[in-house]
Amino acid sequence: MLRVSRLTDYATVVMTVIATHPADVLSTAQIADEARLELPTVSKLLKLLGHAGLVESFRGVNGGYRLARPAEAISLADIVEALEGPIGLTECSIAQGHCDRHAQCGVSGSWQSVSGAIDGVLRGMTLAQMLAGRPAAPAKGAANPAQANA
Amino acid sequence: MLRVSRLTDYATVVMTVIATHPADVLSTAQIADEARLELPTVSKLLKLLGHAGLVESFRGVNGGYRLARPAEAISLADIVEALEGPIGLTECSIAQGHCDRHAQCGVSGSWQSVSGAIDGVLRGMTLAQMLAGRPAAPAKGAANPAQANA
DNA sequence: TGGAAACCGGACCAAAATGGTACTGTTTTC
DNA sequence: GAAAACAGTACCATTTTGGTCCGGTTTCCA
Repeated sequence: MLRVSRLTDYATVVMTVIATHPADVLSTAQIADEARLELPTVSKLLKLLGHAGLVESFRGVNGGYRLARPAEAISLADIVEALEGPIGLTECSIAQGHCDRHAQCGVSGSWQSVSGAIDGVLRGMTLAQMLAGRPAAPAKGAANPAQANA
Repeated sequence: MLRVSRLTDYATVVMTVIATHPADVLSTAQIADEARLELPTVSKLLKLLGHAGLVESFRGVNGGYRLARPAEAISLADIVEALEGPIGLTECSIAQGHCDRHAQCGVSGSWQSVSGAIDGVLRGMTLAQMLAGRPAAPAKGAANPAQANA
């Protein structure tokens, strides 16, 4: 269904929880509690988000996590990429040359085009906007914004 | 990765093959040959595409498949939906109420918003446009929703 | 100085989705 | 009535996903 994985969905929740406490370092347990998610799952997510440079970690007693950048500077695309790798609808969209049918398939260009547009949509939605609840037009940079759903 | 399934990718290839012969009824074998895909796989795809009303089927000798509508009237969203169901990045995007965390999660609105935008992107790319952007033709149509991979 | 609080990096496993194939039936044409 | 071609369904192997656990390391503080 053209889904993002459930972990990615959870990751956005985790990020918004962290973002609502901009001044604090939150432990995994606190975050899991506020996000209503299992602790091991949240722990795994935070590791991934840390590797992607979206959160900063602090070890030891009173350690925990904090946003690495202001919420305005973190996009949904950043989060999706942290969990799922580079954004692209098809294999061709990410790396050419893998497909031996590439020469005659003819659709790769179209897929790349829409992948780019979708990347723009995701990049236009910031964590700050997600916090705000009802964001304005999410599709900046994409040529076909469409209506903001129902 | 935010991928579309490989079958969906194949389906676009199959559709473009059919679309290049607007006047003919093509057998599954012909389509498989032109698309360079396995016959059973193509057969499965065509059944799905038929159920979605994107292709018409004709049984018996000299039977086969044909586009049910002109290529201009078939969008990438139609094909994706035929293979993967309703378009929505998260479960919340498709049907509300499933998630017991819905009340406090706060991100569902954002996901719905970007899902809608992506749906628009997919709906804006028609099969006719995909045909126009074949690799043999160096002059890529400027009618695409966005420039490739920004 | 030692213990507790937290994160780190893996490994691991069960369950589900995916991709691919096969088989049998039905329809149509000649 | 035989052959061509689609229809429906069932099946299986593989991969991906989601979730959990464990031992190790770092830091704080009594």
